[in-house]
Amino acid sequence: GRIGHFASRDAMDIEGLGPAVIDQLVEKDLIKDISDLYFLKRDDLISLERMAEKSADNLLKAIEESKKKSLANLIYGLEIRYVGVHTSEVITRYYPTLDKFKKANLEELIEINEIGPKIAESIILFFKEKENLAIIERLRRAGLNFGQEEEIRRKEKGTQILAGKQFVLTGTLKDFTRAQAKEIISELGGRVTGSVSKSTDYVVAGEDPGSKYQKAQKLSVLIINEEEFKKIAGIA
DNA sequence: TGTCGCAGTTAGTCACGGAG
DNA sequence: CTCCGTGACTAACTGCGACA
Repeated sequence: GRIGHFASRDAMDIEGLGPAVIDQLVEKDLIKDISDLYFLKRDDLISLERMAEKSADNLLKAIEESKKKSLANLIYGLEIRYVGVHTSEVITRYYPTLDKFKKANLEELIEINEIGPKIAESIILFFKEKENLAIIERLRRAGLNFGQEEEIRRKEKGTQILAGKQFVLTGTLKDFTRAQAKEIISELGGRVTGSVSKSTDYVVAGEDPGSKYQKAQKLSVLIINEEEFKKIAGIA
């Protein structure tokens, strides 16, 4: 389970490493934890069911590519309880390298906005486990991106016309995927959340909206369609 | 070349942590 | 205490590649 999470799109995004492949690798004792992935041999992979040269090469390439993933992706991939995609990103804002994050103490972590005692404790616990530390060292040897001292600041592109605005997406959009819409909004300074509340500014409703649509009506939150969204975002 | 199964993708739902 | 949003889980759908 942990390996699958590590390989998932929001973490290290290793294409071709799904449940069936992982099951086989574990059963054949080729991998025990996430770090073993980086020491797999081509022949090991070819020996698996439904896996010939083409797939093996694709998988090896995907594993190799994953080494370059950002520190936030890696932290999320480690699967620390209560630390998901968003919290991982928050963490890298305060700790530009994995080694700094590893040394964080409880008081310091609680100070961070969006991290409370539960999450802080879970992080401390994670780095206390010898097994986790050993995995991290193996990942370091494999050459993964552990972050850089100087935080790379994201360039502010253009005007932040959606600064402070909160969006919720529901239904299927025609011209974007959820991820694209989310990126557009955050580049313009807005924020996308998963649930509708009083503080939501816009609910963007696409095809087949879900329960969020009803909730928005109940809370009298402004519901807009895809066209209106494009106007607000300044897309022709 | 067709079939089948795996993996990727997207979205919905809800419990629970954080904050005030 | 209440409210909000994140994290975690699930389901449905789609496309690709192995295999024969």
